Amino acid sequence: MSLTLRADARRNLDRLLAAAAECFAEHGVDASIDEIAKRAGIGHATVFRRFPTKEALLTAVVLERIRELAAAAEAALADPDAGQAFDGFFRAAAEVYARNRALVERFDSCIETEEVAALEVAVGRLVWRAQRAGALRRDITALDVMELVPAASRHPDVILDGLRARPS
Amino acid sequence: MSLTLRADARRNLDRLLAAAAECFAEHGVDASIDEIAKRAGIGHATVFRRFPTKEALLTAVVLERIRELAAAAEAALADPDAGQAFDGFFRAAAEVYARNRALVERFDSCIETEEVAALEVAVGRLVWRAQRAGALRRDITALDVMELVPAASRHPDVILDGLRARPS
DNA sequence: CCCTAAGTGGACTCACTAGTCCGCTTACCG
DNA sequence: CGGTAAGCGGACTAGTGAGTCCACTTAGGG
Repeated sequence: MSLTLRADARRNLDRLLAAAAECFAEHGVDASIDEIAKRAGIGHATVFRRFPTKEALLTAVVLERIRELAAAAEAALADPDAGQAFDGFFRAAAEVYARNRALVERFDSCIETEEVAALEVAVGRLVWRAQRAGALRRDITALDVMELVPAASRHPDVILDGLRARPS
Repeated sequence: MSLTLRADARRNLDRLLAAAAECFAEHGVDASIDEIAKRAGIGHATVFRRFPTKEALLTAVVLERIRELAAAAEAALADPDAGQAFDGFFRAAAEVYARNRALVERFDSCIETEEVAALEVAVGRLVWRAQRAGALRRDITALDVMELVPAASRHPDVILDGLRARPS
């Protein structure tokens, strides 16, 4: 047994993941395995050799998107302006959600994963910094922010205004 | 031929609509006709005698919810405080959305109906009054409000704050 | 270059769902 | 009451989608 895939298998796996990401983003969890396999240019049985169920493939794709969100949060932390850092991440995350139906539909089922834990740590830091800088209301947690992101794809300005610290 | 249903048929239709409302609210558009018929205590062929397709039944149920929203908006107009009237409607509408998956999923496909037109007129009036009273930002339309309602089921306070007129 | 284990995909099964059909039941009019 | 049309629902069809199987192909080590 080897831990590395044969070259053709590796190529097919890459294509599969790319096709699955597209299909799930576009059609949500209802995207069919047949459609994904077709788009990847492979037979549908090949999908089940890599992932035991459709659910497993879906989870893999969604976790990949969550890792992307976490990376965006980490990147935002580099911005010295805490308010801008938060806003930038929030808008970027809203875009990712807007382009990924399956992410919206399945984020909740990933809550117990390392990936979401890492995301929450990074967002928590963004939130804390922005609050200290007076750019974000205090009665808000990282979890609240993540729940508001999908809503923000339509009217981010309104929601960001709602999140800013009250003039008090 | 008569325009009134036989007593048993009338009763079954009422049960059907009630069961469909529950199932679509709970499971969204994926609720099956079999499940609905079972909950209504009728055979599934009876469903198709009243509604030609599942889509037609779904639309009937969603329009009913939209009429409810319009009624809530009309009721809110009775409140002399324009800001309170708007807030009250907004929160009530968010609750209706939170309890009805199919409404979220199918509101868009009803946009060309009289029901939605009536809803927009009523919400338009709420918005206009609240803006004149300085309780709502000016760069917002009734349509924007309706797009924000489903988002507001989670954190209505944040979104209402975002909607209030800037202190400027 | 050849042997073989890893990899492949077409053809299956099985479960489920929308929609149809038709012989039986029942409300209700006269 | 009794006849009948309106109403009923079980059994059927057709289509789809997840997941399995197995005879065939091929990468790549020796």
